[in-house]
Amino acid sequence: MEKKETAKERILRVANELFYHEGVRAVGIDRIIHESGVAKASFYRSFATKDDLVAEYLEQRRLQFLANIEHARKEHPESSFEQLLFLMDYLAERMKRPAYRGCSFMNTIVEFPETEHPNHVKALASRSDIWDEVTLLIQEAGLPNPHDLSEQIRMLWSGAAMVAYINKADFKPELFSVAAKTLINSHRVSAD
Amino acid sequence: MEKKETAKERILRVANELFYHEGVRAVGIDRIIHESGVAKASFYRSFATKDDLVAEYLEQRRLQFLANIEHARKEHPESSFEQLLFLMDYLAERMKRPAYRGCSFMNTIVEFPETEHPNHVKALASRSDIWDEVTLLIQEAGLPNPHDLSEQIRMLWSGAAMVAYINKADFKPELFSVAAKTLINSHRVSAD
DNA sequence: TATGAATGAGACAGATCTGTCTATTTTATT
DNA sequence: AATAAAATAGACAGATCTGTCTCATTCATA
Repeated sequence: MEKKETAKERILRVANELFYHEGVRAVGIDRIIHESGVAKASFYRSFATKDDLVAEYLEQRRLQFLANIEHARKEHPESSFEQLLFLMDYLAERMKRPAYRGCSFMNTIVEFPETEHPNHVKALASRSDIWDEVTLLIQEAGLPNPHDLSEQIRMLWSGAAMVAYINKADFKPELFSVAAKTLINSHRVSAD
Repeated sequence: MEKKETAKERILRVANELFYHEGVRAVGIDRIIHESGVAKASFYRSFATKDDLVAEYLEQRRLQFLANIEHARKEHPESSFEQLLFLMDYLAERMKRPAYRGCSFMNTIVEFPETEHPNHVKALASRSDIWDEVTLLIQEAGLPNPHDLSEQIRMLWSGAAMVAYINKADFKPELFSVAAKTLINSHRVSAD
């Protein structure tokens, strides 16, 4: 038999959708409560504060992104270099989807600019976390100066996420993946 | 004799500082009023609403960025290609300054995600405006596929702005300018 | 069916922010 | 010096949001 979705799971699913697509500040508790069909008291039995819900939302997003990297690893189990190239193409495709609304971590950091705010802290940590994983992939691929290349790809990818969010109509995924490969190749030849 | 700064100019100067460094939503009217040493009624004689002040803040930022491009043009009056390379180096240096806090247009767009909000609309228009100017520079440099290259540089530059804001300690300006030149060069050779 | 626990609906308090308004003080001009 | 205009300080209303609390209803189990 199917396990029914608990109230907490339903809230988290609705919050994930609303926070990502409309912004954390723009979506109030009342909105989440109504759309997940739960009472206010029930909400506050699952989450002590709104920020606690935001933290769990960001954690979900972190795990979802790590799954993308895992997917790339499984797709090309023999070569870390191929995993890296696949990841670039894969991310490019994801960014052109209509529902794409940028990087939840960058968006949350900008929405909560106070550096000690728990939402800011959690988003920053999540972003560092996933980026460490990408850097690891670059290192495993045996590319020279992996940290420098990782930094350049982080810039390109962060900007692609913003453009795909802000200027959706202009975003061309192949321009991103070609640029990423150009940067990767420039490191290969410069090592000879 | 020196013309004294008017109340409106003082408000605008304070707002420019506070909005940029702490965020538009985080800085309230009361804060701006106190720090610019003006009364609330006087403020509302110069600006009908807070959003009107935000619009003028963004307009200031737009003009400041256009001045950067103008600076690059004057520095290398003979060659648009050199102007473009100079602009990349120049922006890289600006992004590493301690006071740098990212792109005010991207930040404002993320802070006001509702696409019809006046602050969102103004920031988006300003961003498009300055980017048209960069695209023009690329066209004048005679590079092939100027729109594609412009898009790639926009991604890289947008991401560099975010990294320089969010991960200031990690930001290395030369990695940005080298990456930009790598992308520019890749267009030159691919045209042969 | 009866009973106790969990949930729903929503009122309410408290905080925060924008924008208005009033009363007092300062400034400028004749 | 007198008077009119403008600026100041800050109280206040109204909106919005989070989080608490009450009370009625539903649900599960004996």
